[in-house]
Amino acid sequence: MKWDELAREPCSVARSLAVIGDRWTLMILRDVFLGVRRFETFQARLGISRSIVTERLNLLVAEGVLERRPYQDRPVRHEYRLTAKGLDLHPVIMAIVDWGDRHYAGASGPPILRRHKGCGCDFHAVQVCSECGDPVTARDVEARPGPGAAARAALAP
Amino acid sequence: MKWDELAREPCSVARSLAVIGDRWTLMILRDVFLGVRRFETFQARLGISRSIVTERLNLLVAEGVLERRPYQDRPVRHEYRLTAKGLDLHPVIMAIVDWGDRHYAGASGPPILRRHKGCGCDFHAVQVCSECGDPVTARDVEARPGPGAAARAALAP
DNA sequence: ACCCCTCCGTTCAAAATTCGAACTCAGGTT
DNA sequence: AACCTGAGTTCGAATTTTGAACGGAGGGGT
Repeated sequence: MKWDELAREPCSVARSLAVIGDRWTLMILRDVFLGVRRFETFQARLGISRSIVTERLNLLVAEGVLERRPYQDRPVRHEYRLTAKGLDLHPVIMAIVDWGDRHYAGASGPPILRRHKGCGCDFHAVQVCSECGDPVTARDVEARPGPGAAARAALAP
Repeated sequence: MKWDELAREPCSVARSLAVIGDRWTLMILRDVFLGVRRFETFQARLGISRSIVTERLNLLVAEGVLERRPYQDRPVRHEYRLTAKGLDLHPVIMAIVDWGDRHYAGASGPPILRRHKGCGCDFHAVQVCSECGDPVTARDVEARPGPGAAARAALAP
């Protein structure tokens, strides 16, 4: 399978990854959620080729995850901001943060603390069931084809 | 920045992505969480180069996300199963699923439904604060350097 | 014995992607 | 005039990924 065919798979993971599943795109999104908005800042923080920054930002804008808007004239400069669709990616980043904090933080603790403004506490993200509110683990979930599924061979043994 | 330098960044997102942030690794993990365990099945479902499957599975085993264990002798055959560390990635996959369901499902609905065994309902994942249990959105979070942070230049303006 | 099949890889040339560094362009500063 | 900044673009070289063939250890049928 080629990368761009992913978007046409009948699978929400595949379709999401076609947009955000790139090597550097998730790093750019990390920075966006930390408040970075400018081309130069992305490039400097990530230390990657400028052409890659250009390409990834363009894709995210084309997909409606980021919005490119001018913040000054003469000379015109643009900044990249999260759209509502982009803000919906927050749980993805937080889930990744949580896994990293749990398995790759050193003895001194996580490199970044996050405070929940609602209660004022430092927290980590917990995933719960939308219906009953109980925490969800991998063992608690049963998957089956849904209404948007195309006919497809059964899962091999 | 080169890809393998990511692992040495003082950032949980970077360190996680050094392991799972690859084009195909997350697709392999999707399949693992759906019950796929065998080399042939990964390769057939993803339709990618066998050498990539080999390399990605080896990395996931080396990182302790998957475990390679024999399931028969003569000839010896191995299967790949999630370790406890691997099971901890479930929220990451579920967060990606949720975003895809929300923004890329067609009119007919999501391609896969997931039932929570605890309450028996079809559900989607919701992220809540570990301390107060309220849902968390991007706007509710304030990040600041934590104990594991290295000295680093302040966030550019 | 002989031939074909399965599972799990390895090898290797060709194609695609990424890197690094230089270049552009529009305007601002000293 | 000379230099600086922000936001890219260009392009040859280095690295990855692909596709397709090959290998090997055993199983099954005839």
